[in-house]
Amino acid sequence: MKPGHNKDGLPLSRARLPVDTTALARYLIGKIVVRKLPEGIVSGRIVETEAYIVGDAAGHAYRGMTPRNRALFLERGHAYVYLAYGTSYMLNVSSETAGIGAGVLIRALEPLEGIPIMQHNRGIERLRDLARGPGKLAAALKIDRRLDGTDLCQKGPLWLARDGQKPGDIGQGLRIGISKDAERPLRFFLYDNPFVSGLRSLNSR
DNA sequence: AGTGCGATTGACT
DNA sequence: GTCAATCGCACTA
Repeated sequence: MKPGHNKDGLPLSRARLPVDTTALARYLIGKIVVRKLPEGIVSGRIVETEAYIVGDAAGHAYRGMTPRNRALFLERGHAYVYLAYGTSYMLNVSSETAGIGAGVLIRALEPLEGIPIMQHNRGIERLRDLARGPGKLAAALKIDRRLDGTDLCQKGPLWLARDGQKPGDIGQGLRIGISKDAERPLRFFLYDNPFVSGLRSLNSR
């Protein structure tokens, strides 16, 4: 447990969450994801996000509401969890107002609490690799479709909390692993943070 | 009812 | 660096 972060783990206030998807993606950098498991509390600082905005051809809500993506249409601050490539779960935070389908993908965490639990869930030891990537962080926190639709603004199995310390410089760049609308700079990350996934070149502050 | 495809990862050359 | 695994789901018919 590092000094300076929110030991109470009080949930973020929904009223304070930016409604706009891109603004929310930036806002969530430096915040804490808290997961309550039978074995104990697991948490990590968000160091990388991606915005999937309204009208975004790369977004799952692009063609309207379906059984899979309905949580994207919830009021901002709810979890949208889906299975990618049949192998990895992805954690997103719904954005905008109820009925608007958009969200923010959480791509990487800096592990804070419950590191031994994460190491067990991931089957590896190395701190840097525990939650460096969207599928990895979901595995480390035991997140799956059962958490789809969870209110992240109240304590429960999964929620978002504030960090005591100010985040460092935030970089912005291209989203990873998409083919449509790939030219938009909708990825945000903490500069000089070793827990960020992917390449940092061709990005700007 | 059948088909194609990922907002990835880990193993391997 | 390359590449297969794996499956729920959206799309076509």
